[in-house]
Amino acid sequence: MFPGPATTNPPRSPRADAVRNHVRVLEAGAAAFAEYGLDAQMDDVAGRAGVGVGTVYRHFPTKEALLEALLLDRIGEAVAAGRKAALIEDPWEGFTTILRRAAEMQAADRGFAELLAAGLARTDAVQAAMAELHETTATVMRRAQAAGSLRADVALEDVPNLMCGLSRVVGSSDRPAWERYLAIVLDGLRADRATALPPAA
Amino acid sequence: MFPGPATTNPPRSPRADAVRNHVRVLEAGAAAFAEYGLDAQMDDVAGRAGVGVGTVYRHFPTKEALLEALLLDRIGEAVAAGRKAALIEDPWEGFTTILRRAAEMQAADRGFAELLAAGLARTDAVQAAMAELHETTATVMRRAQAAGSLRADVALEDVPNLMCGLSRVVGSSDRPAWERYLAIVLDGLRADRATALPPAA
DNA sequence: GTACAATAGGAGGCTGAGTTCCGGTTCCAT
DNA sequence: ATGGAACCGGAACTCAGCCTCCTATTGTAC
Repeated sequence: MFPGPATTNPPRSPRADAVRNHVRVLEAGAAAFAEYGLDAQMDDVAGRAGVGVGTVYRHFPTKEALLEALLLDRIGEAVAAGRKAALIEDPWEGFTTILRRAAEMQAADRGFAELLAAGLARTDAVQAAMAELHETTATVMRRAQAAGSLRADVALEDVPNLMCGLSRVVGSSDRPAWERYLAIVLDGLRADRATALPPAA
Repeated sequence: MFPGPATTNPPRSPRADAVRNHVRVLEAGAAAFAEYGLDAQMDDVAGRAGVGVGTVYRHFPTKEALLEALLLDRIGEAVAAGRKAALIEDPWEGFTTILRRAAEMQAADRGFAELLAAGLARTDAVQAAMAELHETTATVMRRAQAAGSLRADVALEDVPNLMCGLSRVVGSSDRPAWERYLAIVLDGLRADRATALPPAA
């Protein structure tokens, strides 16, 4: 994302303070958006970074651009977590691990939760990242369904949506609370004793 | 809320056009907030009512006041629905009816869903109304738990929260979608075959 | 029919948040 | 050490949305 020293072609490598500030802005943005959600203010980001607003805007031309950079980061984390969960032997446990991890991430980052809930994947880059995330989730789901532990009548796109809904609660409550909600939903998702669902959309 | 003709004391009854516009503003507000959520604009409300902004502000001194009036209405509806559900013979069916109705209301009114999700009961009046709603819900829940159909380890406050989470999905998707989510959650709430929940907060 | 007071309407003020701009400063190449 | 390009900072600008104010209008009592 930021060319290191001795990189390509004509432009020389960026100055040391620029690199330092880029990182600081990124960190400050993460903190601000995690705390206040999408309503976090650019002035606040600048303040946390110990930098003027002008500097923030030099590194990210727009609030949305900063948001995108942070979001891509988070989605990457989620994909990594998903891949790791796919390696867990027990299919059901792999599946629940993904859900729990997703809930944790949303609980820890209000901005992330709001972005997922709003379903706004404006940029192509975000859209691509989200597609990858869905792919990963789908793999784990199919495995759990094949093993007979996840009910077969849940559609692939149901789970991300369900998680998204949960995130609301997750954001506004303490951890023990959403642990319970997650448990309820998981019980609803188990294959045994499930009642018939209405047909997929 | 609006004194009819021949009401109390010194002030004479309001003019006919004032009454007419009051209703129009209320209806326009309901429509606007239902469509755009809390971000609906006062100018839009005025436009829909076929009235100037000034008129809107004469009837409701503030955006929040208009919101409150509408919200109280909706909560009243919800309470009525809850009382009706309490009369259904089968306890479990009564419980599911409440949840379904709540989901329907939120799907139909984005502003209502956002208010519930945000959990902002700023005014005393709203707070009181919400308390009444919770009371009603609690009654139906206790009955379903006593009958052994609703799992006993769900706390009273869990259900409103869970609904709130669902509403997110409800708003952004079509009806068949959230019907399925609701079914999943309900399966998770059934007493039979439930796994142990973490302790209440 | 007339007077009066309440009501309607919408241009403009006010505020807050995102963004721009430019003088001063700092780092890097020579 | 020094020239100059890149970078920094934050005051000022822009724009959108809530709200106010003042004039014209309209309903109601006598």
